[in-house]
Amino acid sequence: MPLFIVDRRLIAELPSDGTIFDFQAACLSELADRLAYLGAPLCIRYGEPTEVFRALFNELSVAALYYNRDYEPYARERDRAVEALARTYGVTVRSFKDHVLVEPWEVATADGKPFVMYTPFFRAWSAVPKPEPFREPEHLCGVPGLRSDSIPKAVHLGKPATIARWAVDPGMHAAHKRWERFRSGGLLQYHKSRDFPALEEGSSRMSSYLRFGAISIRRLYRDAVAYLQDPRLSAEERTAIQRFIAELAWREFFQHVLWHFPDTPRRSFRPLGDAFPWENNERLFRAWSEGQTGYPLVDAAMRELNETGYMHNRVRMVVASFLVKDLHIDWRWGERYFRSKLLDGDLASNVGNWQWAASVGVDTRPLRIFNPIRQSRQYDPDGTYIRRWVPELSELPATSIHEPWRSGRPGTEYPHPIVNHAERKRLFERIYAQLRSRSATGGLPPSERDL
DNA sequence: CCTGGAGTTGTCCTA
DNA sequence: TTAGGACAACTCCAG
Repeated sequence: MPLFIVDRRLIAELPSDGTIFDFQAACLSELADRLAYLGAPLCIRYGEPTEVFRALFNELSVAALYYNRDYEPYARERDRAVEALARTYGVTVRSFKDHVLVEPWEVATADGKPFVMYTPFFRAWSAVPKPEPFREPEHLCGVPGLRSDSIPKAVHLGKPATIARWAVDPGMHAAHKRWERFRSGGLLQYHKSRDFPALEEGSSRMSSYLRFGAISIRRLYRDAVAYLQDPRLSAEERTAIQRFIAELAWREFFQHVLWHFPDTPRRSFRPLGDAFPWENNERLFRAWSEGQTGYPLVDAAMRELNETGYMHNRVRMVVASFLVKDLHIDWRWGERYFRSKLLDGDLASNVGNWQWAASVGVDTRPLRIFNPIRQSRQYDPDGTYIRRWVPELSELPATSIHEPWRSGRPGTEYPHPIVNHAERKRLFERIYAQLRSRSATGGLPPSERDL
């Protein structure tokens, strides 16, 4: 009996509009059709998970409960509670690896500690044997006549549906179709094209499907590795595929970090990060979230997010750096906003990448501050991406679209830059340097430390 | 325990 | 315009 629980606590926790829920509902609807066809109709129940299970254990004669492991803090607590309840009913519980290729406890440093650097993690991860994809079962024996609630669309959950188009079509069929197109196309140029947000086939766009389980990580990994064996590939094409696999490993790395450091959604991995005097200016935050900062690449990216539930990886880094290092707003504000909008808003990847962008996470390189104009020239040289999402600037030539205020002829509706990048960068560096010298003396200035 | 090589994604200046 | 080098600068982690 396949069961989907609509967990009201999870829904309440995410300050999201209806976009994510309607995307999920569309995926569920396809899954329900498929399961019904195979002989085991999907059962949907609304409620608190342990209460739903208590009702089912009372209602049915349950022998065993099977589920796939989830590494997020809330999920771990929830699943432990459900397992405990199952035991009191004498129900056998079996859990499985599904969300990742390598689980957080399958790799460790020589000292048995969790990795907090990507490259050593990647070396260890690469050496672990990976599971193969499963085939769809030919037939299932379901439970007849079971009551099921309706598929949770946004309107049923009291969430307004918003955007007109999703960045990708929902469901398993669409996922596999898109994957097949990427695998036989863009994958071989991935290392070169992945950084250009204007290219829709430059990256796989599998992230939303992975998040909702519409395609498995085993499938992506197996197909990529199998392709690597093809003797006709050039050295460059092999590099492209290896780069793609390395990105799958990044996803697993952040699952690893979240599992070992479950506090990171709330607290910076480096204590320095939580000592920074964030300005948290609500007006600036609103300008950022609405794509009205006056920096064309930042605004194009935020509007892509707001209108499609997706944002290209390169510009995620640009807007994150801008929020933290130009606007001096706490990375958690940005993390939460992203998760409320992104169809692929996986907690582990989102928190991991936001902490990286804010220089408070597991990457120990020196402070990096992205220059939004330089990034714009480099990764959207002809302005295609900007014109697609910022129609006010669509008439500007490539020479002036990256800095419209300098041409003296910005779009009539387009705002002037809300902050001066050079100034804000200098200020951020100064505060950061002060914090560092203070933490080197034990968190207090010398005179107070002596007390 | 100590040592030393190394670390996703940059920026800015100069030639 | 572009390539190269200086600067960033602290912790991780394998040997």
